[in-house]
Amino acid sequence: MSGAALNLENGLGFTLLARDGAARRGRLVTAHGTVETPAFMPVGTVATVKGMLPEQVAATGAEILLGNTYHLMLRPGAERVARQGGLHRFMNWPRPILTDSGGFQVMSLAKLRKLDAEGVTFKSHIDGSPHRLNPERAVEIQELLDSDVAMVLDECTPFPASQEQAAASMRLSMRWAERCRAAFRDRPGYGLFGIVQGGVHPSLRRESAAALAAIGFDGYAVGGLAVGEPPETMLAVLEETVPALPAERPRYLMGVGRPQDLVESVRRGIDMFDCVLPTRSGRTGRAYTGRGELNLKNARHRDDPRPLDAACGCAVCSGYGRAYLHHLFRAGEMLGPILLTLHNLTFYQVLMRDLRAAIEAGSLETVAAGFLEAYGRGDLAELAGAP
RNA sequence: GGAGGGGUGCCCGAGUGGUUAAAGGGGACGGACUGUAAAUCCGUUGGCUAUGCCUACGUUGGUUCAAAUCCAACCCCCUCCA
Repeated sequence: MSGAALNLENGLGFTLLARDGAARRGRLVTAHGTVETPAFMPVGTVATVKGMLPEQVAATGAEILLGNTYHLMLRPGAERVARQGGLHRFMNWPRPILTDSGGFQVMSLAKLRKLDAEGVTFKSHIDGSPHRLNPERAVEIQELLDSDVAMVLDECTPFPASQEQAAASMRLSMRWAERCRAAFRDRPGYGLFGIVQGGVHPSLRRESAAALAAIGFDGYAVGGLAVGEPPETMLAVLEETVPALPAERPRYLMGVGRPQDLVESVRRGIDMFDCVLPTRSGRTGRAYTGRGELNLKNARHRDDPRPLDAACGCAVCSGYGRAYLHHLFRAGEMLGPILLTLHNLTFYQVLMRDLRAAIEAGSLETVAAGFLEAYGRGDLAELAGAP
């Protein structure tokens, strides 16, 4: 699985294989393997995709996972993971891993941290102990984890934020990005991504993109979106931001999203995604299907023998009916979350596979429109339908 | 047969004169979830011709301006003693 031999240059390999409108079909080469893009990365924050064996995650088609600097720094600790041979060996996932820097926790754990120009001090959500994260330490931790794709430490700007707040926040992130780039050790198959911030303000987004491009990264992420702004706003910001990113490098939209968000963002030139939705929603009873979403906790499923999605070939859809899944959730059995997570992750990967194929075939607009139509229609009569 | 304890909304259970359509759980029903403090969190949960009225705390009757709360009788349930 060592891809280093394939990739003697420092950094990450990225090849554009096809284009369809603004959308791109690409291939990312890392020290631990290759990722076909556009790609969806399941989230494995604390060195596990909750409820899944790594083999199961791989079987869904996932080629790369996301881990988290802040969470792994607290527990079990980056040095401890390093002593175990790195995150891949530690969690038995021999394929590529991207690690978030803790920038999202700067926002999500705002009440538990203090921000200054130099870095951020977290008060552990586990035991209250203080933990310092700055650009250099964030990079060091990600290297200890042996992350294939490290992310710069940033401040995920919350929504809403005034133009002044968003500007100050973005410029702080840009200074940190420069320090991360300086601290990062170039190695074959390993790379560092910058993160564009700037809230919902196009001029700030463009300023941020230009600042990052001037520094030079292995890939460029769009952060600070899907944090509460309306979906149309997110897409509008994407349309302003993506064209400002270097075309020859991968583009990663962080934390997104729902199936329809993935389709719309691929249309606008995004190559990589991560999101907790397929796993978290799976744990809380929501299933994604080609004809919309199902809440398996709803009583309407209790006598319905049909699979979640007749068109889905996953192990869940081929062996289990909605009535049984409903029962598992009703009874609080752990198999319910496990099965729905497996289905949802499969659904996401199949969607990405279909989008990749559509780009290659030059039919993305047709495929996207068809998906969005069927998904948005929700077709509840068909989906509900207990006889 | 005797002595204690108890019967509250779908269930468990608090409440011992008024601010009680009745705490809190559970269950049920629904919702939220987008770089995971999430197998979490949030609503609703007697009826109606609804800023008010009706029905309701085992049953019936009584005391009182006012009763789930006090009194009497009765009906059930539990424990102990014969």
